[in-house]
Amino acid sequence: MEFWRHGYEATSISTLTKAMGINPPSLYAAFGDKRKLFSAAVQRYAETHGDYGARALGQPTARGVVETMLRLAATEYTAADHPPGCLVIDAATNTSDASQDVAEELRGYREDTKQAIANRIAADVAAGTLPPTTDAPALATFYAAVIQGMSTQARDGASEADLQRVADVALAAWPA
Amino acid sequence: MEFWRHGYEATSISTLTKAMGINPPSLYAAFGDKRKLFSAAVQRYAETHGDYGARALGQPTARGVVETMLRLAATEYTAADHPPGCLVIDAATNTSDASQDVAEELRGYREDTKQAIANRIAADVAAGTLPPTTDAPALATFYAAVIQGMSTQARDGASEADLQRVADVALAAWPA
DNA sequence: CACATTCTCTAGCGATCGCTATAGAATGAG
DNA sequence: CTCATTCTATAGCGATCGCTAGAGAATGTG
Repeated sequence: MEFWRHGYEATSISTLTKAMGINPPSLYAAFGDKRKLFSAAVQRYAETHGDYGARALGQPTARGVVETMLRLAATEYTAADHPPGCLVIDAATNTSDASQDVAEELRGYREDTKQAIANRIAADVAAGTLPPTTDAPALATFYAAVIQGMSTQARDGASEADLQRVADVALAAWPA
Repeated sequence: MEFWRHGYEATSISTLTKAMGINPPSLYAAFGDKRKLFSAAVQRYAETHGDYGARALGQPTARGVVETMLRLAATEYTAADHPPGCLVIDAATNTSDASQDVAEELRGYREDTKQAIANRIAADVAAGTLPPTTDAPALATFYAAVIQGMSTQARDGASEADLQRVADVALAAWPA
């Protein structure tokens, strides 16, 4: 929650221990150091609030995958019981040179998601469900960008209805 | 450049003075403090590399405004002579409670741009150039989100061609 | 050249950072 | 109850943060 709200570097050990109700030695005994704790938090996020990408990939068509991903993101990014937006997208945006590896770790998650979308679109093109002229990487980059922009919008105060309307417009760009 | 690349809090006075080739007292004499220096940097950015929004608003139609904004952003975010992405979108994403006002300052710029887009679309609807069913705020939020997502994509390594293709897809969602 | 004034830079202020040594409390065995 | 062991918490390490006082160099004036 703290990493989610404030990001990696802006979250201090002091605020983390207070939020967890423990003392620094307990934190270090459990996680090793701040860097490893962050990776554990990201992994946990990816398996819970951030699993909408993986869940959407269960849809039978590429179009269903993308639509579901957008819908779930709109709901998730604006849920009231946690910070707005996406931890993977926003938690390591402002990093010093010393924390470049943290930014790189999140970038890996983002690229994996984008690649998964591209693969699903390419599969539907190969299966003949989508026109052969469909540019799978371009579409995947577009929808990845929309989802990332939705995260920024959520952080800036957009409601779920706002984001669902963004999803509506984005889906209008789907190849005929 | 430093604020642009690393964001507000992750940029130290030490790195700033080194980058400027001056010493701390000179910096403080010229700008007051780090907070004011950042505001000056943002204003300067808005008038130079970040003026694509204002420039696009010179287009005669809402559609022209949005297309120009997307095209200029794609070029600007990937230019080789400065950090990728947009300072206004990304330089105050990870902030501690003490720097909430910095995040708020950039949020103001973003909301102003989004509002300007919405106004231009609404004007075209009122003029009959766009269908009366057009949802101006929804379209504006969508294109604002796309531009913000393009910034993230640029930071993640996307080329200008990649971003122009994102713009192509995004423009396909424009109301018929 | 002598002196006053301005500018520049070094050194260091208090505070906080990530992290840990060590003292103290709680727990289990005999 | 006694003692050994484990766990917890406090206090503080060196480093860096944003920021500034005061020493030193440079400049302009007579």
